Amino acid sequence: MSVAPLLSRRDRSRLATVAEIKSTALTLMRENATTDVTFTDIARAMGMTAPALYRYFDDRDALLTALIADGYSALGEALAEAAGAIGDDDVGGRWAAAAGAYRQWARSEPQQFALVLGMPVAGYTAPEEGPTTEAAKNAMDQLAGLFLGAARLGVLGPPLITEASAAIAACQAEHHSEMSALIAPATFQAMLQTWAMLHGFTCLEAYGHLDWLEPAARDALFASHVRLAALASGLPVPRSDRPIG
Amino acid sequence: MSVAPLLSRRDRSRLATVAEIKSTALTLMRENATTDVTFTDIARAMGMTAPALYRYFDDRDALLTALIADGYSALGEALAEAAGAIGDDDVGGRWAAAAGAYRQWARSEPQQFALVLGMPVAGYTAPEEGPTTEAAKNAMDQLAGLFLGAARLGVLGPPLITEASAAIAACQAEHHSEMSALIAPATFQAMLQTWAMLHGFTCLEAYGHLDWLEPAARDALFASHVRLAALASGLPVPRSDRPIG
DNA sequence: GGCAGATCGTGATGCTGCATAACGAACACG
DNA sequence: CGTGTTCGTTATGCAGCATCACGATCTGCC
Repeated sequence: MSVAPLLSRRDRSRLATVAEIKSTALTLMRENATTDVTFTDIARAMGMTAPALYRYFDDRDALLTALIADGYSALGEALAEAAGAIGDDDVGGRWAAAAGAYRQWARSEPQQFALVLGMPVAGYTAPEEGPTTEAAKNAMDQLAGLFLGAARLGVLGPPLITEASAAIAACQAEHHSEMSALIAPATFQAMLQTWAMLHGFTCLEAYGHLDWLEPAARDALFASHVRLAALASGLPVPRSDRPIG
Repeated sequence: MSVAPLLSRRDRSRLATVAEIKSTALTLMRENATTDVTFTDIARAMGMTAPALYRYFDDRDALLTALIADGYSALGEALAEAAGAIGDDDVGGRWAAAAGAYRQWARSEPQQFALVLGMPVAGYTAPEEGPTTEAAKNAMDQLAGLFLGAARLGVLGPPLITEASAAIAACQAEHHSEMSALIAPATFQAMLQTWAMLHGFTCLEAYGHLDWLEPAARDALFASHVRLAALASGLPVPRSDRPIG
C-alpha cells in the first residue's frame, strides 16, 4: 500500500492517448454518420500520422474491438445508473428509467449502438467467446435484475401471455438458472419480449425511420411503448405523469 | 402495339448483367457477412475486371442505391405475398403471415435488411426524398392495410393502451390521413408499437443476439411475440395451432 | 548529471481498392 | 460489308491499411 501513483507518468500519458484516439474515432463516426472510420482521418484530427496509431492499437479491428467493449460498459452503466437513481421499491419507475436510458444512449451514440447491438462488423472476429452475445447478456442481466427485484417485492404480476413453450423454459434453465426459482417461464418469455419491444423502437428511432414523427409524438409513443411493455410482462406500470426517456 | 420485343437483344443482355452484378454483390455480402462489398471482388467473382462494372453503375454508391431499392421491393413483395396467401377474412392469419415474412426475409437476407432498415450506409446520400423513410412508409403501409381491413370487417378491437397523445394524432392526420376515418389515434399508436415489436425481435435475431436461444425456443418466442402484438393492438389474435414464421 | 533502454512519432514503402482514361474487340444496323 | 455504338481490357492516379527503419524523446538507474 504505497502512496506512489499506481501508474507511471508514461502509462498515464499512454492511457490518455488511447482515450483520445477512441474519442476522436467516435467523434468522426458521429460527424460522418458511419461506423466506417479511417486511421488516417483519426490521426489527422489528432495532429498525428497514421502509423503512430499502431503503437496503441494493433490494427483497425483492435480499435473497433475496444470501441465495442467500451460500448458494452457505457450502455450497461447508463442503464444501471438510470435505474439506480430510482428507489428500489419503485420497480415501474426503474423500468421506465432504464428503458429511457437505453433509448437515449442509442440516440446520442447511434454508431456505437450499431457496433454493439447492430449487425456484426465486417472483418471483425470475436476476441473471446463472442462479445456479440455478451452485449445481449449484459442487457438481459439488467432486465433480469428488474424482474427479480419485482418478484422479491411481490409486485410482479402475471404476464399477458401465460403460455410458454418447453423450449423456452429449457433455455431459461440453461442460461439463466439463477432466476428459475423466482421467474416463471412465461415471465422469462415476456422479459425477452419486453427487451425486443424496447430494442425495436430504439433501432427504428436511432436510424431515422421514425423521423416523420414529430419529436413530441416520438416521446409520447415511447412512453406508451414502455407502459405497454410493463403491462405485457407483469411489471408494475410506470406512472404516466412522469416524463419517460 | 407492335409485336417487336420491347427490348433489344443488347438491352436484355445489359439487364442480365446488371442483375448478375447485383446478385453477385448480395452473394458476396452473404458469404462475408457484411454490407461492405468491393467492386474488385464482384468483378472477380463474375470473371471480369473492376472497371467494367462502371459501365453499369456510376460508382459504388449507385450499386448500393440499387440494392436498397431492390430491398424495398423484395421486402414489400414478401409481405404482400405472405399476407395474400391468407384469406381476407382471417386478419389474424394475415398478420401472422406478414410478420413471419418480415422475420424470414431478415434472416435470409440480413445484409439487405441492414441496408434497408438498419443504420444508413456510410457515404450514401439519398437520391430523392430520402428512401430511408420510404422503407418505413412501405412497411407501414402493409401494416396499415391489415388494420384497415380489420376495421372494415369489424374485427378490430380496442388497443390495450387507449390513451394517445395529441401529437401522435396530429402526425397520423398529416402522414396517414387516408386512415384517420377508420383508425383511432390510439390504434394508430398501437400499430406503430406493433411494428416496433416485430422489428425489435427481427433485428435481435437477424444479427445473432438471440443465438443463445435454441431455434425451437426462438420460434416459440416469435409466435408468442406475434400474438402479443395482436393482443396489444386490437388485431384478432392468430390461431396458436398454426406455426408462425 | 549522464547514460542505457524503452517508447514514441515520422517518412518511406508495398499492397489493395476506388475511379477514370484511353485503347481494342465485338456487336447491331443500314 | 462498313460504321458507329457498346463492352471489356490494360494502364494510371489516388487514398487507406499495415509494416519497417530511423530519429527524437522520455524514463529510470547508476
